[in-house]
Amino acid sequence: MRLALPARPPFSLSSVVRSHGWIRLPPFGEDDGTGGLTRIEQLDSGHVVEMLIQEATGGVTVEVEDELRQAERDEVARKVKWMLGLNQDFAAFYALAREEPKLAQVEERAQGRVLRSPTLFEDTVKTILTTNANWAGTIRMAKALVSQFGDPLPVDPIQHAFPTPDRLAATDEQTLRASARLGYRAPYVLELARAVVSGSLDLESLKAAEIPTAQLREHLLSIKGVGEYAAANLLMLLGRYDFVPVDSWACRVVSHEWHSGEPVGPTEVEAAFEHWREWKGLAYWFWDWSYKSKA
DNA sequence: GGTAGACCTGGACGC
DNA sequence: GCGTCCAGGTCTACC
Repeated sequence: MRLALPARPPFSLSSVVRSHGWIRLPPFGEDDGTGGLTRIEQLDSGHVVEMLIQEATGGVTVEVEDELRQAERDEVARKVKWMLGLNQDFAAFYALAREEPKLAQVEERAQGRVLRSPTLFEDTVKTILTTNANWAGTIRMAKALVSQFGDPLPVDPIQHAFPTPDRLAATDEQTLRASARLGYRAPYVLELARAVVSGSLDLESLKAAEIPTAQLREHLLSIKGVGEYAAANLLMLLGRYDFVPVDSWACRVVSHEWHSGEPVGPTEVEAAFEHWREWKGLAYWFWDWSYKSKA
């Protein structure tokens, strides 16, 4: 099965894939031969498929080796549109960015879109895995969750989809601690999965919720394990850029950029981007910090 | 509202 | 090889 999906220009699949570290967390992957984005995905029917997404004129193509029913094709299209933000419009951000040398490249590079998982559940779990852990630890925990609790791809059972909320809700804290080595994050992931399964938390509805960002943020902060950094990260994934996801790295680069290396906290980081208003998160995310990371 | 300490893991380091 | 220390956000108890 092959689908062609249009994207609002400017668009660059490479820019989306390299927008942050999600590409290194399974079930995302990169195709060695084409450089395209791969994804093992469990469809609503239970069918586990591998998607190969490649850039094409005006958008992307999606290839799945299996034959899919119409409902499954529609689901694949819907999920890919969301993952890549194909309809997102950054014209207002680009207009402001043209005036800032540290963001001068964003429009030319078609930056702005951030790779996201098909479900907010998966993005929330992964965000919790990024907290209080180095990147290697986040990758290790994500791999463990996927390999141990995700359904296998039939033609290549070594590969697995991301576990469904039902599958994670059916396990227990000790298993998540012992086999996936989530540490103290285990009860957070478990509580999240059980809340989604019970219906007490409707994460998917937040994607289209027409409520102020501050209210959406409060909703996210009510999830155990989601603090200010995690909420801001999830807001970015939801297309709300009013807050900066302040972690220790953000404090370091802002310190060196504007405070002569003196220690700074979240207040100073937010203040540094205050004038970007509803584009704060994107301005921070795509700011040219390159000379700092080389230091 | 602000702050200190605990939470858990892996890596770095010293012995 | 073993023990200790540290980094990484969030939660909870306490003031």
